[in-house]
Amino acid sequence: MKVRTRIAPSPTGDPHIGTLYLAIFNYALAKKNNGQFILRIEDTDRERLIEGSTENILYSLKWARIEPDESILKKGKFGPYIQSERLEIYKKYIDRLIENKSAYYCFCTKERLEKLRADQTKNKVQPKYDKHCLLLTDKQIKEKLGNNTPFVIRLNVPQNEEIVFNDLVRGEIKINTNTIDDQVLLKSDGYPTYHAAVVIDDHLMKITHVMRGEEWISSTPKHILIYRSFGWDIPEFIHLSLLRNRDKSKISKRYNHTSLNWYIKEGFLPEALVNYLILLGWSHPEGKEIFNIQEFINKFSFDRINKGGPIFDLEKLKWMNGVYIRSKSISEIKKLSKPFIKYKIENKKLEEILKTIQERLKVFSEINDLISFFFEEPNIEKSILEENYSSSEVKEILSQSLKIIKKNGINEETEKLLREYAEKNKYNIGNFFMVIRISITGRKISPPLIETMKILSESVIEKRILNIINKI
RNA sequence: GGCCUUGUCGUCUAGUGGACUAGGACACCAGGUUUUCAUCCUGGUAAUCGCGGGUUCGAAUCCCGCCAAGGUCACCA
Repeated sequence: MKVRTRIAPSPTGDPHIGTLYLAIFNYALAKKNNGQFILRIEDTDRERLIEGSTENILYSLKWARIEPDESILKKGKFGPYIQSERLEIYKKYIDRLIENKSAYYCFCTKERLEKLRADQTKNKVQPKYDKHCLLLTDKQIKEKLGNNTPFVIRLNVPQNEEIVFNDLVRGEIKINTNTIDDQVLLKSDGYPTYHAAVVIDDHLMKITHVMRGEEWISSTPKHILIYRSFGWDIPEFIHLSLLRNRDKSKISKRYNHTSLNWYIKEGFLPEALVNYLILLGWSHPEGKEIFNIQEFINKFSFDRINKGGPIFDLEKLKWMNGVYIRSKSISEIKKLSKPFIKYKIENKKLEEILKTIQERLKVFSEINDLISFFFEEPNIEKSILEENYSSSEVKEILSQSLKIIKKNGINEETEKLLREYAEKNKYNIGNFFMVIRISITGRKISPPLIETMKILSESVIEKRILNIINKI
């Protein structure tokens, strides 16, 4: 049997980092087995729907190069790939459940349900539907249906039965049906709930491995019950641990950037984000940390999936992004950085500049800050210029240096001459060059001086140095 | 609270009964290279393996109990 996996995100907002995390693992499992990875949009919650989020999900998966084999864009044999277009299908199948008595109509009002819940909570018993409508006769049901009384359809969960399933990473999990509510399968608006839709779709789309977040463990028995009621084969289940905030709660906006848009805008490389996410959920058999998706696919196995919920560490991601940036060629860096650079720069010069900052760059959004002094006159604080020398000394250093530069141009020989001048006059080398650095770049931290000066050109340097001399 | 899952340095983890005085990575600290920063190299701090029992000649690894954290208990997914 061909392995088929899927992710099933809801279009309820920005594309979520957890969606990518799950996508990567599902993708790898499918690819490992020459199977297919499917993207299904679960838009059955009409109230939380947010316009444009489906497109966003599609885009961010494309950005990350985790592309589905079947989706609303790339139609396969098992469409439609969006649940709102499958309503007829759900209705047909849920009716079957009514026929074989695995499910039943429920006409209870919101008020009754609320009261029931309140009483149960007060008596410290688990809030659960009391199967009130299960007692309705066929005649009563027909009558209410005829009156257009709003209804839902509920799963008739058997009492006191152990549901056992084997999670491929966690092993055997056993849950008693007494802890499970008679789940609504079809809502009064005619849309199925997640629980009904997921089972019907996964079956119809021939999903063999359901790999999803840990939060679904406790509802897995419901799903198994539904599979059973239909007489369908039950897929394999794998529950991945949830990404966490630093307080160990489920990852959220409060502590972390959860929107993939942010990572894209911030200038993270998709391969770095993907690599990092893999590392949070899995460990490489040889202990490697830097590797690509293909290597993950090759080495993937369930027994190396981590069971604990990892805290998302932006610092380590940034480090990893830096590693990836450093590993790229200048022409790649040029292509990648262009969308982030606000200055207009000719190609050749851009390459020169990038060479000086590549190993200093962690995320592309920092790039303007790193290169601004190449294009803008630096604003110089007199105090940092005079940290080690008096203004007359600074003046002397600058005018002498300018002389040397003008006489020799900017090259390695000039560097040697400047150094010799400093030594002769008993200046500390570091402090001496710092005066020049600040005058030219406006900051104490910069790329190597001579490289920087070469790019800036002699005339600009002269102008900046003279400016300082006249100012102090 | 019930049920379920998980529990090794601050963080991510390796570890599947003896090679563990517990290894690696990020972060942090120190030193080296360097005119600054960064990179790179070397070294260091940091986990009595959640706690308590047991099994065993021997346990991070097996068993039992406890504790803690997280998830879940919707006409949300």
